[in-house]
Amino acid sequence: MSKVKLDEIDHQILDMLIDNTRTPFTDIAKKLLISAGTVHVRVKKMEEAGIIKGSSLTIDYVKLGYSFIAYVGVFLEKTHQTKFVLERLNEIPNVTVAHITTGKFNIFCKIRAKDTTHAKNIIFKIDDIEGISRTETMISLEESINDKKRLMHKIFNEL
Amino acid sequence: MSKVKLDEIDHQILDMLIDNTRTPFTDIAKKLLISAGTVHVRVKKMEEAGIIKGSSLTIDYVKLGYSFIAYVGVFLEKTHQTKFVLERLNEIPNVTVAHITTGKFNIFCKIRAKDTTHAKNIIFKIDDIEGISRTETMISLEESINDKKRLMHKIFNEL
DNA sequence: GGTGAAACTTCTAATAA
DNA sequence: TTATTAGAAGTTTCACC
Repeated sequence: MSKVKLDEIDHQILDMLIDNTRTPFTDIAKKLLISAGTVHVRVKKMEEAGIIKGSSLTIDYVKLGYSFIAYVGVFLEKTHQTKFVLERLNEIPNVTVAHITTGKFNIFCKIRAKDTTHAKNIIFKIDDIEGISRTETMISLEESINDKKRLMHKIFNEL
Repeated sequence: MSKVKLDEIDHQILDMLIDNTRTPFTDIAKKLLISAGTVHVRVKKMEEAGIIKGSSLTIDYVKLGYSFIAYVGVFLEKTHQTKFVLERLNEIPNVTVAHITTGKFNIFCKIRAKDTTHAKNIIFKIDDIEGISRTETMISLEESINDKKRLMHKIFNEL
C-alpha cells in the first residue's frame, strides 16, 4: 500500500506506454532526450515497485458482437454473504467488474452481453444466486467516457 | 459495427495478448504450433479490422496514492442536456468512465481519487455542473472482480 | 491461407563515465 | 544516475508451399 515517488520523466514514460504498450523505448528516449537504456532502467524499476502491474490489449467488443453493457446493483439478504455471492458472480464470465459498495447497493457489477435477450439470461442468473434479495439494472445506452483516454499527467498534475 | 469472424487460433492469440501485450509472437507460435509469421499476420488483420484497438499498461493506482473509487449516479434536470453535461464531466480528469443509462440514473460515472477529501471535492465539482439536479454516490470498499482476468474464450464459448 | 529463414528493429545487461 | 555499446531476442518481410 506504500506510495511511490515518481518524477516527471517517469510520468511521461508511463503516459506514452499507457497510450501504447509497444512504443519503442528508443522513441521514448528520443522524445524525452534521454537514452533508451535509461528508459529501460526506469520502466524496470516501476515494474519492480509494482506500479506497472502488466499490460493488456484494448479490444473492440462491439465488433465482436458484444454491444450490450449494463450495470447491476445487487441487494444482499445479509452482508456476511458478500464473499459467497462474489464467488458466484465471478463464475459468470459476463460479469466483468464487481465492487463491494456503500450506499444504495451492497455489490455493484458490470455485465457485457451480446443483446438484450442474452443480457436477460445473465441477469436471471445473477438473480438466482443464493443470498441476493434483488437487483436493479441500469442499461448503458452509450459509453461516453472511457478509461483509455485518461493520460496520467492529467490526473497527477491536478490538485 | 460489423461483426467479425475469428477462429479458435485468433481467440487464443487474443487471450495471450490480453493477459500480456508483450508476449513474444515466437512464444505464441510455439504454443499454438504455428509460425511466428502467422501470428504476426493474424494480429495485423485484427488490428486492421479494428478488433484490436490498442494496448495499455495496467497501473497500480493504489500504489500511486489513488486508492479511492466511487460510482456516481447523475440525475439531470432535462434529458436534452446530456451532451453538455458529458462534456463538462469529461473536463474533470478524475471522472474515468461515464455512461448514458436507462433506469435509475441518466448518467452513470466512475471517479478515482486520492482520499475522501479529494473525492468530496470532485463530487462537489460534479454537483456544480449546470443541468445536474442531483447525484447519488456509491463508494467502492473493494474492487473484487476486474476486467483484466477475463479471458476471451470464456466469453466466446459461453452461450 | 501457412512456412521458414533472412533482414531489420528493439531490448537488455554489462561496462564505463 | 545516466550513457554507450554489443550481443540476444523479437518482429517483419518475402519467396515458396
